[in-house]
Amino acid sequence: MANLEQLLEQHFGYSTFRPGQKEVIEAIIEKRDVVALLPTGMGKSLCYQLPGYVFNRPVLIISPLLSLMQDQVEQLKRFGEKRVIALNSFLQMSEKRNVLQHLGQYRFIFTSPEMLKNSQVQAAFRQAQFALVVVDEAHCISQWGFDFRPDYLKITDWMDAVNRPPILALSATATEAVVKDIKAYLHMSQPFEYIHSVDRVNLHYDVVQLEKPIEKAPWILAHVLKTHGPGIVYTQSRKKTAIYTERLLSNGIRAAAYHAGMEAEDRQFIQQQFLAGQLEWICATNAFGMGVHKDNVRQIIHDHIPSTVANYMQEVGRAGRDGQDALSILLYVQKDEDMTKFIITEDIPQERHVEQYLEYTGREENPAVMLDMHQISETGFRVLSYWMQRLAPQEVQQKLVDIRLSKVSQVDEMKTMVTAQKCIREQLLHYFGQSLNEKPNQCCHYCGIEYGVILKEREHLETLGYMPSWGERLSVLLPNI
DNA sequence: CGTATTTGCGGTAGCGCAAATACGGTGCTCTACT
Repeated sequence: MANLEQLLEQHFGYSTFRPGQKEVIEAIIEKRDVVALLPTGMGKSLCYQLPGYVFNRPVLIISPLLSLMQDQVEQLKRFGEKRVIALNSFLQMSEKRNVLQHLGQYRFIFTSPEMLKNSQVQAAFRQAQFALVVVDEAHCISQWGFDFRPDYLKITDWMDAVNRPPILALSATATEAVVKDIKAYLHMSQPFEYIHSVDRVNLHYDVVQLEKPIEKAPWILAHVLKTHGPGIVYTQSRKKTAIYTERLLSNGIRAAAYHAGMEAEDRQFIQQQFLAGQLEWICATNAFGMGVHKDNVRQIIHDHIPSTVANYMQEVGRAGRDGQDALSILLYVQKDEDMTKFIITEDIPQERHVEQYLEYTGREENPAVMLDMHQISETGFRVLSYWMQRLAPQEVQQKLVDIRLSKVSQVDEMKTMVTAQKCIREQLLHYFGQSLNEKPNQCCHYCGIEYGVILKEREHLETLGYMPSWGERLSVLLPNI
């Protein structure tokens, strides 16, 4: 077997491994299942890219986003790899057929969990004998599988019959409960686990309690005007991304909105501008962030309570990847959590949906009638179908109740972290089943922090000379909200 | 569930208020229609 350091140098031009990479790669080469939790920006993808050059069978990577697949394909191509393809809905029928017929000629194949449903894909994959299957951003199994993208729970369904390839689950942030879900749904037994510390000493966590929701926008504007970015404002609705953006723009701050209702092209453009430093602030929903590799983000502002501590961790974790100080601020008004709870439970199917589903199946009608009659959302219907196909109706009722309770209690955990009057860093680590080694000087709201120590003050001339054109301001307000 | 916007009401019209209504996140794929 080739020396790993040689392969690293030869294919990627690095001379040494980062922490964790070598252990993970060795376990993969020994054909073990692996769960690897590595910090973002610490070369997670190398953990499957390098083994791709050790094996002579293809590596399959399951990725949550089309844009992420695209990025990774491009990255590999930049390293000179040509035998790489993204198998997704961007391909024409004929291209797809062609790729499936010649799977063996690729070294890296990227695809989505939904693609695995396709029977042609399944047939081709059974033939392919992958050397390794990678589940990238594996926390999605737990975060999205139960109530949003059930195909995340079915990844191993098509594999068990055949000679199941080893699986590598990759993530930056997963709690013990999430790791448990990952292992269960990927049918892993005795995987090798590499888990890094989630503590980020250069991140400083502030909480700002306000009296009324209406105070949030002026607070954010005033704060942005006296500090500096780059930064991300996370908000709860698409509409608010536009409102905040307009406020910042009209005060001379280069900002843009970002949410899932925008055209893919616009989203990509805005992300690129942010990466290139042409935008200082992004006002976004939780659609923004996955796959955004910008190392000098200095601030994250939440205008609301995120739906889970894990989401909070991921979102604040997008700051300070360069190791320099970064500030995270969460604005809180009493009862903010009610809105969060409403949003995350709204789509979960209700008791009556289970009854309706049965009714339509009983009459030998397709239960999808429910969709036509607008009695359930598309997401809700897919989730309901998943559980109805696997559990008895009574169990489905119970499952839906459990999902609801679990979602609500996760919001409560987040609220507790914000309001418990205890060190936020310690609470975060505790949530991930870890403990604190050393508390940094500037720690969190409850230990005491000063913005002036963490951030430099804004130099007024630097940005106030900039005024956006009407076109730019309109384009913020008008995109299909 | 809470907030922001629209509608409804009184009553020589216009406008101020209260009540009613609308709205709220994350992504894949396929298919039929424009």
